[in-house]
Amino acid sequence: MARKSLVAPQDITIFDVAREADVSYSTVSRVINNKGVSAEKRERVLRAMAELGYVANVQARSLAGGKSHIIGLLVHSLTVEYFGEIARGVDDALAPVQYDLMLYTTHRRKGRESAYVTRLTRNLVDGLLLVLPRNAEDYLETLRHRRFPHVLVDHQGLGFEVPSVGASNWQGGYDGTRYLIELGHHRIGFITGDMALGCARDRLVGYQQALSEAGLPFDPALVREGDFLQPQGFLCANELLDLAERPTAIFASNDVSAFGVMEAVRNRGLRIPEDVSILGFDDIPQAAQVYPALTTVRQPLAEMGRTAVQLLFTYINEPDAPIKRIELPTELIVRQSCQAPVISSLA
Amino acid sequence: MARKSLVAPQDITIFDVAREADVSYSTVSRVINNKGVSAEKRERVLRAMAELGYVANVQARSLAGGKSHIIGLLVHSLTVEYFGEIARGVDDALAPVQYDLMLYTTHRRKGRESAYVTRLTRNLVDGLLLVLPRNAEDYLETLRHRRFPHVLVDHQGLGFEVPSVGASNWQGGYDGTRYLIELGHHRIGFITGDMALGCARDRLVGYQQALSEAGLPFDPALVREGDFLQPQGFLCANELLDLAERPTAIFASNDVSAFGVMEAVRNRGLRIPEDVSILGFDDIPQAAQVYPALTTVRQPLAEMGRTAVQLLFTYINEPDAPIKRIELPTELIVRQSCQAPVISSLA
DNA sequence: TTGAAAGCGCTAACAT
DNA sequence: ATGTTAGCGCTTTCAA
Repeated sequence: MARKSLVAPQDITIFDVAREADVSYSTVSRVINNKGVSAEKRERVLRAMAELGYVANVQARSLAGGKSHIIGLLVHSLTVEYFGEIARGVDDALAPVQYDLMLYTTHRRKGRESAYVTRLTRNLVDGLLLVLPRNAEDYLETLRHRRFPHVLVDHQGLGFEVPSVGASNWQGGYDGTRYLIELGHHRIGFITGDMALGCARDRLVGYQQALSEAGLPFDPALVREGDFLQPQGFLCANELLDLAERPTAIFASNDVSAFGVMEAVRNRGLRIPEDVSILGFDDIPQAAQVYPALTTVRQPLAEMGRTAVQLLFTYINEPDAPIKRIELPTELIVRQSCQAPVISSLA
Repeated sequence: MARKSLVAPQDITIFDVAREADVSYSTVSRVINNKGVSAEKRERVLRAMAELGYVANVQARSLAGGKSHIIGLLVHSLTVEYFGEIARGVDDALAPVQYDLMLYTTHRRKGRESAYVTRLTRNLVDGLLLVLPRNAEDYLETLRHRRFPHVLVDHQGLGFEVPSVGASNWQGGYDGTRYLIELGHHRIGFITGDMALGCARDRLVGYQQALSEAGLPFDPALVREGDFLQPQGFLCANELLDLAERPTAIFASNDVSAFGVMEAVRNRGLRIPEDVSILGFDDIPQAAQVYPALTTVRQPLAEMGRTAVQLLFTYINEPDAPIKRIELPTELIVRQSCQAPVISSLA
């Protein structure tokens, strides 16, 4: 064998532990797996493990047992704060159960997801978490057909049922808009997200619904199509501010585009929130760090990650558990970027 | 093509491939590992693999061969854009060589790193990448002693040699300051990073050196200690702007704190760059997306990730390769946040 | 409850 | 160049 262990006193296996504890090595395995072992022997084994500094070999366990104790996380980009927050939640949920996280990004090549999925599900991971996936149709069918445990995060509307975790986007759009209305705003600009995504569409509908319930007219000129990115937020805000009758508040479909709005507003010498109120969506960490701190509709991103892990585990343990979609509530986080409109500005 | 997945092509092993191709299964293994095999048999094997939709079992390869084809990435947080960029580079470098990425975050518990490292290096990963590690002393010695392949990213000054990849922080601080001086600025505010980190200290020294070479006095009042975060950038900038003789330019030690500076400047009704020039460091994606686009000293983050992977591979293949530190050049990215000072403001 | 024995799918010596 | 044969470290029958 090639593996020279000149330096490593590392290679302590269950066999060594068994010898030290004076039991058979299957007993050691049973202790590791919490199977029935007499209290006394279990004690001896545990002591031996501690003494020798035994660490299980994940690969071997996986080969023999068929479970890798690893789950895969598929995201298309890591540079978006949004993903980081979700990953944090995932990671939190995995740590206590001694599961490891395999990370896959698919931003490089469109359609790359399919290849990954095949590879991953082959033996590497016990389950797969897909965050805001694109081209999901390509492989979702395969996953489902193979009964491979998987959960989508923040995804909806595929036409068929998919195990997933998301946030109440409609409600968030509705609540945010209502808040602005209650503050006294009548002309509320809205910047959408990438309309190819269900979450973006839902937020817009929530906005429209709140307007309509309040008896406010829906003015299409007040709605601009964004893409969840800052420059587009900046651009859309400028268009909105150029309107003859400009809005007294702007609701952006995510925090990042709200930052673009903040720039646009200040760039014209207008004040936030005195002249224009700004409302975001997501509550990424930076939202609390900008000045003025951004009032926003919070999506419990980390919790979505944690919840997704939990749901995934139910499928891992129970492959035939019914498909379900969990929707976590959004919450309005009031900070400093919104206030009642100043009357004089209403002309 | 392959995968005529009427039924799960699950259990296809090299044994099946061997039978289909009518060769011994070690020949199949050789094809997989690019060992010497006659062109004709290789062809047959390849075809059989495609036909059956063979996918290697990573766990088994790892157990038998001693290599997992996985590398570990240890970061303390994912929510910082900076990490995302590095991870992107790492990922890019790993994809073509068919390596997988195991992600570990250590933000949860201080001192957690040590536990991870033991576990990881036990058999799970072939090498470890540590990004801007804290408490590195605890386990670096272990890694080195065990000759376990590892590379640190963006870390320096531990007192002993460590395999690492970083950027020319001193040079970046120097170049950025020089640029501002050449623009005509004499009073240049500087906001440091977390001074516990070598990179932050180096940037400051570069600033001081450039000042001194230009014959400009070093005024301690112009230097404020930041922490690489936006709120602190905002605060420090306010202090700087409160100075009787306020700076005409502010150099922040990273982009995120530069964003805080931008807020502070605008919040006083001052214009960027007409009244105050602002210079950042890092060039995270958002730097190009803010308004005005941030001029910054670019750290090639993704490339640092890629380079680190390459260095790591040399240690994986050659455990006794000499310890080396690679320093990648920084580069000034001129955008819109700096200009020559307006004479009148110099009084 | 416990031990013995049979693999999990693969790599790498060892032959040929 | 190719086939044969041991294991890698562990989980799981199967007996006892």
